[in-house]
Amino acid sequence: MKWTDLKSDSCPIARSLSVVGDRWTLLILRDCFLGKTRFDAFQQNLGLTRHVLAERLAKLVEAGVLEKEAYAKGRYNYLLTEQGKALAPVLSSLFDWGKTHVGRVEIAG
Amino acid sequence: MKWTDLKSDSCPIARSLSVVGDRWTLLILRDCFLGKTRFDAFQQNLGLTRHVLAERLAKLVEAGVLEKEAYAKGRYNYLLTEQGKALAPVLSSLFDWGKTHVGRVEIAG
DNA sequence: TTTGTGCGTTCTAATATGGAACTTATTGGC
DNA sequence: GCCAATAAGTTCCATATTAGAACGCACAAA
Repeated sequence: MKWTDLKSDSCPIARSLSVVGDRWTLLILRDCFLGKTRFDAFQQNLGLTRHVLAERLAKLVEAGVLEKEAYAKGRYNYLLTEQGKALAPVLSSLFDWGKTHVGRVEIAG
Repeated sequence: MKWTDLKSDSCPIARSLSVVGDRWTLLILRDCFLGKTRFDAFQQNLGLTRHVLAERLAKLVEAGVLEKEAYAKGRYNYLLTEQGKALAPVLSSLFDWGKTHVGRVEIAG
């Protein structure tokens, strides 16, 4: 099976991951829950490449998790839809697990 | 920021994703919760490549999410540790979201 | 001795990501 | 109007990750 075939899987977990299981996607959504809405805000906060960010945002909009709202010509706020807000328990449980079970590894320096 | 630097991030969500945020990892863990324990069982059920499966299992064992139990020489059961079992709410919330919000896309044929 | 199972490793080709520069349009100062 | 800064991408190339298939080794049964 290819990763891209997950969206047709009978398991709801697999289908969820076909939407939010790519690298960076859940961290972008975390930032959305924290109130960030703009392309450059995501890019500066996460440090992922603009190329990947643009691709992820487009995919999330297409999936109905985020919506684009133009605040000026060619400038947008990315906002959580109801479907996006429903992901709160996923991020919450990841937060709890990380806090309890994954210690912070310091980088040398 | 690189993806591999997430493990040193101050955010628990980022640290969780440094362990379970790679492609296939959460699906392997789903299979663990469903009672699968062997290399070939994961490989046949998920259809990911053996190369990637071996790498993911090793990483999960190193992170303390799974443990290897030899049932014969060179043959192992991969079992959830307490830390691994604590991921149940993550999979549960992904299940709920997928069931409610992500319809199954049929592949042509 | 041959066949089959379990658990990987190795190889090559296709995809995805990292890093940086470039594009287009808007905004603000002078 | 002119110049610099900001916002939201796009494009290009080097590196890293995945997909697909074959190969290897140990053991067990026939």
